[in-house]
Amino acid sequence: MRASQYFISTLKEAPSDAEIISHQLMLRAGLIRRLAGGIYTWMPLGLRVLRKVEAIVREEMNRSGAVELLMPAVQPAELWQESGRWEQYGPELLRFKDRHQRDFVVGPTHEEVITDVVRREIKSYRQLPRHFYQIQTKFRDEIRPRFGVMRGREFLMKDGYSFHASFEDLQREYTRMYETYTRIFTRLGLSFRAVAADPGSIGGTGSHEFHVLADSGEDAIAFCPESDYAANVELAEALAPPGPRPTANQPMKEVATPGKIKCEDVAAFLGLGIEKMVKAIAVMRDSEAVPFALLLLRGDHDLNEIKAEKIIGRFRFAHDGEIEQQLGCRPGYIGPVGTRDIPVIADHAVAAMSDFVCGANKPGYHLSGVNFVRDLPVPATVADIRNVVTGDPSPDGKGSLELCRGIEVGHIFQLRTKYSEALKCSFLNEEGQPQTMEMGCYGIGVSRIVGAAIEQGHDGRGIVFPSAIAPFELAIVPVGYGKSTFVREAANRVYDQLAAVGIDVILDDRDERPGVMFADWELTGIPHRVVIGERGLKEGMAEYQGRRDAEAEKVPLAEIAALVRLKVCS
RNA sequence: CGGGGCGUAGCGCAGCCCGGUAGCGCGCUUGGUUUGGGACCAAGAUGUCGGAGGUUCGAAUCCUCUCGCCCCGACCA
Repeated sequence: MRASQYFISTLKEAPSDAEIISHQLMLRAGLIRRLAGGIYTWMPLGLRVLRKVEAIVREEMNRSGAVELLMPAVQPAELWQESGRWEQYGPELLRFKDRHQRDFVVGPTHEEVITDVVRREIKSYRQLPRHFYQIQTKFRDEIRPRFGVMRGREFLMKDGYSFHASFEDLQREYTRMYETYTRIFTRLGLSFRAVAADPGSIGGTGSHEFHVLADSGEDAIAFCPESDYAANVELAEALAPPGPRPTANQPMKEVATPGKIKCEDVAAFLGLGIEKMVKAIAVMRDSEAVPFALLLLRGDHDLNEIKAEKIIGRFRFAHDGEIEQQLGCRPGYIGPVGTRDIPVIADHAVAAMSDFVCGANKPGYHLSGVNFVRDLPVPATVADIRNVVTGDPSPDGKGSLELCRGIEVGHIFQLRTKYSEALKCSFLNEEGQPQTMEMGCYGIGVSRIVGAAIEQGHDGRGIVFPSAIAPFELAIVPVGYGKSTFVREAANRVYDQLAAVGIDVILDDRDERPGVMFADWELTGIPHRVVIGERGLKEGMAEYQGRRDAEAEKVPLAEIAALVRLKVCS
């Protein structure tokens, strides 16, 4: 490729609405351009990256025996009504009517469609197992699209669905996909981690997420350095503290804590550690006749809403008015003492506390030296409702947990029969009896990977792409291409040599100053660069520099092609 | 959807308080000089000041309403 015939459109300054580094760099490097909130055009250079990611995903999926197809982006509402998700999915599902007033959706995922395909096509256990996948544009009307391509509304996704005659066979395929995904992300050149995950709204039993490790990631991951335990914090279990509750040493007394609302402030004001505080969170439960309830957490712990939902069902946080009506007190000073029949759900850590501090249900006052049994009943429900924190014991009993952040780029689920049952997707087993198929589902966020790779690979000069997905592997930068025949001929020769052996090379034959060319190829993250100028040519030399290298190295012109081949392949 | 902020040239911004000819840097065009790290000089072009209404002799500026975007809280690849 010659740069003069290609389209390079870089920006010196990033648009001010780009918040994270990958978004800024993608805009500056001319990889994407925004059309509407969460909707982007993939510019030529960006498309090359996207296609490379796609190709690796496709290759590995095929290698693992999955079969590619392409399903419609637009789907009739009937299928969604049949699975029940027409009601469940909410406003994230983009719905519209056609000219006949029939309801349709723009597919955010394709469980319904693939299950429909399979129930029509597959009748016998002899035709199973089967794994179909597609790489397709999806649409989810995200509440708050942000971070460019990382949380867009329109995005490119690989989604695969497997169908099995037995759960054992589903587990076999699940393991195979786990390995396939590991291979894919390794080939992409990303630093990643597979973690146990919450199956969430898609439903089913087992589930793993694949996260690209990056500080800007939206997910928190708990992992144990001493073992291979790793889980999304949403799921990671906080073990109950061992041993009996310490005995009460202090009398309960009311202390004035004017203006101290947050646990940290109260702790500091009283000169106590924050782990002696108990915070009460007032919630309204959807399912209960008496919706109001209090959740108790240790001061230094955070509520895990997913865990809490599993214990008490769907809920929302109570409004200030509701809290005041129930407890006669503003939030900030609420607590579990003297609340009579208000249901109290305590985290394990709270149940193990003694001589603690909590709100007095009286504005401006807290209670100290509070103890269960003596001052308030032991909560009826004690459960794991908090996020794990650094230093918590690992649930597998081997050492303690650490936390890091990740960008979810892949997710595999054992769906079991959630959709096959709803859509009556069955087959005849060996006994000739109808049986519901077991299903697995496997997603990879293709477009998100591009953003994630940049989050992980960048420096002051721009993007540092892994070789496997860089828009070009090599940029040849001739200094004086238009002026010097020597330079032009040498550059053309090197270009021809490398292009002939299949290296993805761009020759910068634009009439630009060297600084502009250097800056462009650094910004766009091209991993290898060869500079050919009259100065070096006089000594028969060219220059090679890797994107991560601090300095260029001089290489005899005759050897440059061989060196580049070596570098590109390593 | 709730809370906060911002919409002025392709991009980054000033001007708004205190109404009176719409500006700066980058980019773009033309010419010249340059040519190993985002050049310099000269001459240019580019704006429904997000939109609609109102107040006013006069609105980018004040008022009302709208739309869009960004940030903070409930979703997911």
